[in-house]
Amino acid sequence: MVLPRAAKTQRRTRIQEEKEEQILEAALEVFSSRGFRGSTIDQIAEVAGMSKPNLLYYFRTKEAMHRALIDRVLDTWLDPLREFNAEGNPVAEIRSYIRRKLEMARDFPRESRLFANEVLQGAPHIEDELKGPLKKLVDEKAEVIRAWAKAGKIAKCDPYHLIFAIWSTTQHYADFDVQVRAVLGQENSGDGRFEDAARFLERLFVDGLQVREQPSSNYIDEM
Amino acid sequence: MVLPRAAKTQRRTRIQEEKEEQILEAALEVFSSRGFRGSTIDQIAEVAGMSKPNLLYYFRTKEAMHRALIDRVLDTWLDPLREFNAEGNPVAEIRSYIRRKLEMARDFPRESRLFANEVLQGAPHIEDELKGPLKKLVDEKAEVIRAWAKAGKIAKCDPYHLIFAIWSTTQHYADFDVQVRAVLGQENSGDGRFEDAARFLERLFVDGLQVREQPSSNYIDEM
DNA sequence: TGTAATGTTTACCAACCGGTCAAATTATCA
DNA sequence: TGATAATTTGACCGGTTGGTAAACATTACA
Repeated sequence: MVLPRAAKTQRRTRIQEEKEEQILEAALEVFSSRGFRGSTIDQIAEVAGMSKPNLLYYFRTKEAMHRALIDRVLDTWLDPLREFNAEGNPVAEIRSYIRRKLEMARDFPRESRLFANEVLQGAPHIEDELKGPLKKLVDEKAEVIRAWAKAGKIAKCDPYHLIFAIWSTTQHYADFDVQVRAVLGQENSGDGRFEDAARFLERLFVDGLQVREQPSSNYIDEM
Repeated sequence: MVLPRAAKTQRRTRIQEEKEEQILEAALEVFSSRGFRGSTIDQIAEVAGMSKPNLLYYFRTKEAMHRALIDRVLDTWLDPLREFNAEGNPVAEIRSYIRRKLEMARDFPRESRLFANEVLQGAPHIEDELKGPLKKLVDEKAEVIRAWAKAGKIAKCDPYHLIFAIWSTTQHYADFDVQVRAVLGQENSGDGRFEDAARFLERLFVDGLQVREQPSSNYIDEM
């Protein structure tokens, strides 16, 4: 029998499980740091510690590897947003969303960079996911935020751009890590930078979304 | 004579000027959308409308092209931050910095993506620029912001993370354009999104940096 | 105008890339 | 144990890649 996966035998072997895991781990390492086009199967094979044909025994093409990786990672990547709870206290919800996103940037920077690479290059492989599941989830949560604003629990603001702002500020610490470290200098590049970032961002968003009795500046915006 | 540039004749020809311009424009197009490793000289040659060896007549290697491009673009890219004026009104300065950065994201998205691609992949070609000129400039401006905070003109906050937040939120609209469009849907993907973003971000940062007589929430932070 | 310098292209090369093949090795289980 | 299926690898293939060589074309300028 030469068919690799899901052929005659529907069950997956223990070896299959382990090797596919190993390969996807290596693929994450390589794809996240070089992008799809910039990565080679040989590189992934080397990181995974096996030969190229062996990789291709488990995933028939480079694209298949990439797709499996995206599918596996996308779900967990969206978890923080899913936890966003309409019933909770708005300010507390936003604050803990920021914290969760920042923790993901700290603990799973490769996953963040994987998507960043992909989106940056025009999202050729994940367009459907963006326009489908992602948009749907964001639409839902945006509606929650809009309701909070309408009820006067937070300032009136465009919920989509609020979400974008939280995404960008938090993921920045994963995606632009090299730059952040370079600017902060060696002495401030320890793990403490995530604590500093959390403090700053929570403060920024909480105060920035405070309800104002009257516009705090000469700049007025209403939805 | 076979030497392309800066050899015997110190002056640059008119043709050299034009062709190098043409090539760098094409290189920007290609590098910004596929990253360094993912781009090929042939692609750049095609966009530039000339043959591959002709490109290599003006830039001896792919790396040389990339370097010339980076050098050319980096300066203008940092202009908005340079304009940041210590003498001006703090809130107005921050607001207009946001606006300038957002205008750059709108008008020069390829430049933004060029750097994003580079930094995302570990900044293998611009590490020196990050640790040198960039860090120096940011250190300067951070000092200005710190002085403003000390004088009570804006809220006390970590100036570095403030700058990171402004960078990330504004550049997001260039770097993650595909995602932004996908989430906003076709109807909201017109140029109006930059106006919406500007309104949201100015509001967020201005209110978020307002001086508080007393902490507006149960969360306290002092530098 | 003539000629030397500059600019352009065709043909090519070695290294690399994604992927195949067949043979060899290892695991499974009756 | 032995036979069958699953796994692994070295050798290889056609296409692409960064880059070169040399001939050809064009420009600048005395």
